[in-house]
Amino acid sequence: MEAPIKILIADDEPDIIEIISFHLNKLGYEVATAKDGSEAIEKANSFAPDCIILDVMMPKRTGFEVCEYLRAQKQFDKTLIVLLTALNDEASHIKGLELGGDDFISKPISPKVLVSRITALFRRLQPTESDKKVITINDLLIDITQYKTVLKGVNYVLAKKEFELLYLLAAQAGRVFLRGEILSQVWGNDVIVGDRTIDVHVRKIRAKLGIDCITTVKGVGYKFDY
Amino acid sequence: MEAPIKILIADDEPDIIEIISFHLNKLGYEVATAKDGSEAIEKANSFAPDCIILDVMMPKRTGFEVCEYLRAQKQFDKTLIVLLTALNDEASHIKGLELGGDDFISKPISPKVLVSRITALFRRLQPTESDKKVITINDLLIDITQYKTVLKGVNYVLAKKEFELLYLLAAQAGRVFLRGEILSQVWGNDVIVGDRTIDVHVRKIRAKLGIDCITTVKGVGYKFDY
DNA sequence: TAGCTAGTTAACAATTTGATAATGTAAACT
DNA sequence: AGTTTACATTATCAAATTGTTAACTAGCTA
Repeated sequence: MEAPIKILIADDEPDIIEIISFHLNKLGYEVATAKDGSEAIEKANSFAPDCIILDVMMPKRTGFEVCEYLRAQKQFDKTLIVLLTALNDEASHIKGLELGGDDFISKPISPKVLVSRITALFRRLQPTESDKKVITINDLLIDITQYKTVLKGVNYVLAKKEFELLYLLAAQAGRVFLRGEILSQVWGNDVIVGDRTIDVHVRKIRAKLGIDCITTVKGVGYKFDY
Repeated sequence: MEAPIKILIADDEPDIIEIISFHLNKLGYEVATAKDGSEAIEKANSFAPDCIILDVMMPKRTGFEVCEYLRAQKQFDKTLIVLLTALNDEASHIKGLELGGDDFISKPISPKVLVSRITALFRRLQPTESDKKVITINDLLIDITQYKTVLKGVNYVLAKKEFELLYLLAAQAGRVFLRGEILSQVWGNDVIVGDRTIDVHVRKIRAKLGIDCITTVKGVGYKFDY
């Protein structure tokens, strides 16, 4: 996503609002708040959040009512809704899910739990890592469906192993791959090739692309870094 | 698709079944349910679903067993299989992929996530370009209703296999087709022909059209590129 | 400096594809 | 039926590309 993710928090306890928004802000989310159910609906319309955190027990309208109301509207059918309950209440849990809630978090709130649940929700919305077929990093584009490597608009032809190696590293840019991991991913588990083989392929990639996009982590392995 | 899409849900927790089927029903899917692995297999056969949602932990047979069993059968090789796993279970994730699962959703289930993942899966299944009957790329026109190939206004007569091969590649121009894919698409799964056969046809197409519209990707396959 | 790890280079091996000719096969024609 | 024709497939070999290794070099660390 390009624009910052927007989250609306609705709760009648100012302390809760403060704690949650503090943590979400720190993570780069754009946060708006509401102190009751009616305000939540207003803000939902004006702020158009990607995610709404609703306290179940709120003045004017309960979280359930807000949830049901929003879900009935087309513009909120892709919005994530997280409900906050006072205690572990199985009945509310099910009721909330039926009304279209996406997750439930029990009070007292642990900021850590809240944040990890929300990021997990967003992550799960994203298509699985494994069906990302095109990788774009700065001016480098790697497309495995076309076996195509384009840097600054110029197409570079990599051999099969070179491409697969680059693709593996770039798919999780920054992560260090051990030599063993690279071997089993690119060459397969039953193929036995010498240690230098990887080096040579890395060298060829660096030479062809003309940039140093693969960094050596001595004694460990390689990582994509560009 | 004309008929409603059919989805089978297998889970031993009635609440989960209820919530999932409620949301999928609302979206117009036709839903069947099963409460354990054995029932899942029965229903899969009688209901012939397009998509099967399997809880990994189920009585009688686990989701993994059901997945493996169904995948081994020809009639289910195009059926989408979604596995429900406990949160953050990386090992199950990998195991499931090896057994032929198409996607994973972690519990607790979020209706929003579930629905968007399933629709994303179906969207991926839809052939976008590939069911166009007439393909036009620059000054090349390929019409499968007439088995006709026109380049710069001139009609070229390709043999059946030549045409079908060209059509396959051009329908998804740019994408690399593995030799195996080409064989199963053009020749069918039960026909066994040698490796060189494809090359020869490619050569004939190149020779007849006089342009190099098919690019070799060594060690991988061929792609249309013009 | 010894010992380790990675980079470089070039040679060699293995694989893959291209080209051509020959063979098989099935329909169309005489 | 025999012949012709067109297409599909296979076989074979040549050519090109790609993958791997070995040997050597450079750099770092203890």
